[in-house]
Amino acid sequence: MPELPEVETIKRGLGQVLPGLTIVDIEVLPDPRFHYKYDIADALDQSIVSIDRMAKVLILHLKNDKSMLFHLKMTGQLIYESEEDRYAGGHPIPPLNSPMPNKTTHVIFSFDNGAKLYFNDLRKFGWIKVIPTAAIQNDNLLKTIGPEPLDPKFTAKELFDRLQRKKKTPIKTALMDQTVVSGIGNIYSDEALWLAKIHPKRLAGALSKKEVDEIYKGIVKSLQVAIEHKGSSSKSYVNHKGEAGTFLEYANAYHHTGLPCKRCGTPIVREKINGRSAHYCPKCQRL
DNA sequence: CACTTGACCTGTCCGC
DNA sequence: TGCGGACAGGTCAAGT
Repeated sequence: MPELPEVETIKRGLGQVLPGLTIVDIEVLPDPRFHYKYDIADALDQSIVSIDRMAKVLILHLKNDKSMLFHLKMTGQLIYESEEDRYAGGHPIPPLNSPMPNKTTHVIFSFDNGAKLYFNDLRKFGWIKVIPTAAIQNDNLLKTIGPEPLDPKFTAKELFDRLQRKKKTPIKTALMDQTVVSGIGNIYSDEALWLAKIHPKRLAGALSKKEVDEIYKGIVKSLQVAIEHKGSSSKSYVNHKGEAGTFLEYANAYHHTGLPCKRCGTPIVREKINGRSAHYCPKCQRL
């Protein structure tokens, strides 16, 4: 599910409510086949110090110098419900439109203020784990990630240099490669390339500095606008209150198959590239 | 080594 | 209305 803007939206939302709370109960709902994905007993009785995000991973720093890492993959949700909300019956959460807990709920955290945090995941690709905070940089995914695209220190030149080693990879695939730059997935790679007027199949290592400069600007712009609109809700993504994000109303390419390009009117096409759907304008984004 | 493909899951949607 | 197939925000291991 979520890419950088969606995880960032959840991080900001939970940052308003979780720090200072103590986890007084952790309930892992029975699903023996996937129980191993939730190695989280060390979080019990711990208070939450602060919240971070690295790439698409959400991180809760705990009082005991450990951290709880969440990866939501395609359909993960993290929903905070105050005691009052629960007393009022909770709010229906897509995709099942039923209150928490529902059949996609795998873990329920209870806090000392009576609130609960539900981890839902329809497709069960997501994971949660508690590891020493000092070991975060050894995590298999996080140890290899590229720079944060919205970090002021990240530049078009660095993106160009990093793309040079991707000689035979389509630029769309390279942008989604977390070791090149972190946090970009299928939606925002399409959006960035539409803004940059670059065909998704152009080879990453063969792009000019000028073209990469446009892609850099497209990445920053699309991610910033997406965060302003609280992310993209295609199917199951919701924020920590169970609310959808509205960025897709402002998208130019993703999920726009057959609709006129907002620049030239040519219908947007969809094409599989390395197993993922790419959406682009065949006229503005020439091969 | 660089690169691509399928696997992991469940639900929804579309065409016949 | 039912049925089969394609498709869905992401990583991984295994293959070429």
